[in-house]
Amino acid sequence: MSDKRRTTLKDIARALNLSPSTVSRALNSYPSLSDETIRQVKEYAEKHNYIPNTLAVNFRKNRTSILGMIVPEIVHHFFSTTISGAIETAKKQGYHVLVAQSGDTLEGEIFACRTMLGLGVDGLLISISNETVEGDHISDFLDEGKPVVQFDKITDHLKTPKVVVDDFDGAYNAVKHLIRQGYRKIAHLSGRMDVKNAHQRFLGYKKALEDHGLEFKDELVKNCIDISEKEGFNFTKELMNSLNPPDAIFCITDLVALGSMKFLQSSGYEIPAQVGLMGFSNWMLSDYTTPSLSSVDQHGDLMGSKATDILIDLIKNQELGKDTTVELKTELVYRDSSLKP
Amino acid sequence: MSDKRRTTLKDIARALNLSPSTVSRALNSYPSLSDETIRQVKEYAEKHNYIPNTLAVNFRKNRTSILGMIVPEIVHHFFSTTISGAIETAKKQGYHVLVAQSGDTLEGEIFACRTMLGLGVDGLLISISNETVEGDHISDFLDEGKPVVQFDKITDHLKTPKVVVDDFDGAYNAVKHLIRQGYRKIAHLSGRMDVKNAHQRFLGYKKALEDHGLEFKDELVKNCIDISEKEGFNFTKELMNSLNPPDAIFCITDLVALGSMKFLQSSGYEIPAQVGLMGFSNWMLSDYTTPSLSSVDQHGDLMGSKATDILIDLIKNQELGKDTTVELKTELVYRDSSLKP
DNA sequence: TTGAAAGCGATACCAA
DNA sequence: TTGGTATCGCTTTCAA
Repeated sequence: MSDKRRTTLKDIARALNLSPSTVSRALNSYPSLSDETIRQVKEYAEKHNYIPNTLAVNFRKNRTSILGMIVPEIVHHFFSTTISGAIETAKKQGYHVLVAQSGDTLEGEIFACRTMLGLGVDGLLISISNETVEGDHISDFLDEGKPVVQFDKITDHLKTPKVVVDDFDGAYNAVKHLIRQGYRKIAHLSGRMDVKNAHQRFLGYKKALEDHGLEFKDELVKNCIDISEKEGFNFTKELMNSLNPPDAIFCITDLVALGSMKFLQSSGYEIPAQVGLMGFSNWMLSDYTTPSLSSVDQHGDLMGSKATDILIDLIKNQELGKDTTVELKTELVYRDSSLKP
Repeated sequence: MSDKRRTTLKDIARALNLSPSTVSRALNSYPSLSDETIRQVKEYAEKHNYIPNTLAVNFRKNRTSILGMIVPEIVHHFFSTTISGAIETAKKQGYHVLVAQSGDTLEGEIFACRTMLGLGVDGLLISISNETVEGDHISDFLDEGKPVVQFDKITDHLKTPKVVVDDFDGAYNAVKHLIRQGYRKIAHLSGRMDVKNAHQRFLGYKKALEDHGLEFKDELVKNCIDISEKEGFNFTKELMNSLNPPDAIFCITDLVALGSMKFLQSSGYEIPAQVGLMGFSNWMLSDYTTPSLSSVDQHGDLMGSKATDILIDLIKNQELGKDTTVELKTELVYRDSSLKP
């Protein structure tokens, strides 16, 4: 193993006959220094390929420039998008992002919080697991003076800034779009009503119907438990085989919509002619199905980016932040599955 | 902001009338210490909620327990899978993974390497960008005694351990499968021949034909430049409209296969009855197309996991590793698009 | 405008 | 078995 010692600040000081403090200040461009000194030091540093020892700086300043980020699952189009957004935004401000996944379990989330706190991250970005309720493990960050920003899947138990998508609005617009296309009996494959996003989407669906003079019918709503393709398939089957089948289905997720699509196609229904279909999330694959699936884009990159901006601001100002919520607008993506001929 | 100072090692020493060194040793359970001292120290530490300052430890030991990981794009099913695999494996050994994306550009890769080196990662996992050739920025890690493990997209210019998928074998099996299904004129939508993975897949395709007594024909091979859906569409059009159209197409990637599928369907060809189709990568969406797309799974999680294991071993043994290559086997995933009725 | 020196918290060497 | 102390590299008062 090669082991040439890196050039240190002291080396430069010795070589230039300056004190370490002066060199430090020069490298950080302190205004009080003479331009000549600064130039000289920087030139020498450059020439000798000086790389500051971040470990020492961090230690001294008691910070790491690392943001912790915890998501339920990394291998998930939406979350990988938020991660990408966070990383890029952090990069611009000289921060790094350390990612962990909770596996959507409380246990995994607690473990991730522990190790991140131990590592000394400067702040936390988190989208909580399905099992998280109180979130004491998250409060630990706040207790240590480290800000936390929640995004997408959030809990109101924690008084932190939050960034979410306006699910209500997104659902409302999706359903409004279906109505405008001429669909009249619109069903909703929903999620668990105790999950905030799902509930909001349900409310948006309901409101859109009411605002457009369509009757809300309980039997046209089915609640998925694990938001799976299979559930989409089965509930759609149930709906279509009922006495009063819908002419359009708004699904809580693209995956559910895919299940729905599979049932409809396997039973000979034509999409969008006979049945309109809308998903939510705008997964990559919605563009590649046949017919392509209309959906609601959640702008994950923007969400990750926004949450990161807020977090870095708090860190820089040494604040913990208020219990505020930023709601990002969704974007309707019209594709074939909802465009009635 | 709460700002109670954390208990430090010195605090404990003072309180128990011991030297800092003894306390340090006690907390790390040095065998030379008396059990009594150890018990006493640990008890006090526990009671006063002592948390070692990781920053100080890292600084002193000159390590971070952080692995750098650079991939072309995070928002990509395969890479997010490798990331997930790396993170989970690192976790088991007490390491963290810091992810960056190069955006498939040399510039982005160099920047990522710089910041990671600056941060003081203990080692690097990298899947190089399309633009990377020499990779001096990667050698910088080796020069500092930090091991590097390449995975998936690799360069032989760098003498490091590598983990890749056996592309040749994967392609060979895919084509063999098509032949066994009864297809006889098998085309290949390939990639750039100067990209290793693409070249290997091409060779595997060719060999499979030869081994099964089928003639290799140049005009049945098309080279995609940016591996896009569009190229899949256009080249398939070209092939099918030629004098001697194929009865099956093996695509370098699922995305290309999707383009292919779209053209075939839009032109009324039946898959798999008239034309068989195979992708490569086993993207999430291959399961959701109609017909579902046969593909070759690259086991990204395993690749990330394996590369991480190798890297951590090297770090622990303070070695840089040899120029070896681990080839992981792919797995054929048979779906509808290649099962000739 | 620059220097001297203390110190961040933990570790490890040399003594005792 | 334990203590004393230098040290890691850098930043930051306080003084000059």
